[in-house]
Amino acid sequence: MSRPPRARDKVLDAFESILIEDGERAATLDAVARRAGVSKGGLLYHFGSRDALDAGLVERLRLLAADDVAATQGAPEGPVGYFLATSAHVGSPFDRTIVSVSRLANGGNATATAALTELRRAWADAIRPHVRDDASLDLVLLLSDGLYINSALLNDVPGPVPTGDALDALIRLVESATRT
Amino acid sequence: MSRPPRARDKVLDAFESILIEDGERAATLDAVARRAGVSKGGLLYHFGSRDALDAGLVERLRLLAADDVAATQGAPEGPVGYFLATSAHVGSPFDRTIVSVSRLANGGNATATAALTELRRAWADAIRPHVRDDASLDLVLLLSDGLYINSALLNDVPGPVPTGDALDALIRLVESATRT
DNA sequence: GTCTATACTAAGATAGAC
DNA sequence: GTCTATCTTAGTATAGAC
Repeated sequence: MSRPPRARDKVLDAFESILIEDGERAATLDAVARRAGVSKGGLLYHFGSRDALDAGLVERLRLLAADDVAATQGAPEGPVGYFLATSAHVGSPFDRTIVSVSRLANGGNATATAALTELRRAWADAIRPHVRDDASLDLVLLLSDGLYINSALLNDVPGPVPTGDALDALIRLVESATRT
Repeated sequence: MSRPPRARDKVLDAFESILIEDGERAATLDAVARRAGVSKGGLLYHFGSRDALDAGLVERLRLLAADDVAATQGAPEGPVGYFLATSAHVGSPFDRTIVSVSRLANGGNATATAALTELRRAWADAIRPHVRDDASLDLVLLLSDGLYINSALLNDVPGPVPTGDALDALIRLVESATRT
């Protein structure tokens, strides 16, 4: 039950913000420290190197992923609808962590890629029993990725990402096409 | 009909490769020049700055996009199937340009984001007449994004991206769910 | 646990030779 | 049109004070 050091989390929050808003290139130790309100030396006490900072963020993803998969499995409205709705509703702490770790994966970080692969596998296992066949499973997972990339990965701008009624209509369409 | 300078294109090809394989952070002028087989000075003759290099790549996207949209509209097997099949079949020069410009967009480059937005709009216009309603259009576009992100954006590793028969099954599923 | 100061390396950019 | 210096600034990392 050790209370995790506050400063460490503030640094990871700042790191996420910069990765999401400005990309890996802008996420320097200097910029992260400034955004977190600590000095570079202070940051380097908690994360001894750039690699350690990356690893700390991936570790955060692993922790949050376990909770989310459990929530998807237990969703009263059914895993498929819950999964798609939360994919489009970007902005939760977990979503921010996923997107920022995706940026690290884009930069060639192997453990970031591995953590995202594992998360995807867990989601697939949670959804599989609730859809008709493999094509339906692919459809749901890929659609979720599509919602993500538009809501978050491409900096919010491009996508006519469906929201509200349009999103509901899309979810109904997919549910009726894939239901077991 | 001025023949475009060979070296310029070699530089853009190298820039794309590094963006796709190693991310924006690794795509330094030095690394791009080395990969292209020219010196830093040589590169800077063609692209006078880092920003000019970015702009050159976005310009390449704009040129290739016009051709692709025309091909999608004229596809004998129908725009929806053609569009999804080419989304999954990553590796063409056009695909490489899209992915590498996406990396620039992730890094906060506004003209990269604008070019991708415009491409998406053109695709939507090409697909719209061939699907039943707005939800169906969203489904096709988002699914394409999902195929992309898995085939390319996340470094190839994570995705159980459907190929071959599985991809065909997915396309049939979507076509039957969305056909006008 | 957090800071300042400093060392070292790499990135972007310029000048001028060929 | 392409190269080899060279300059400047920014990024990573260390040492040591508080």
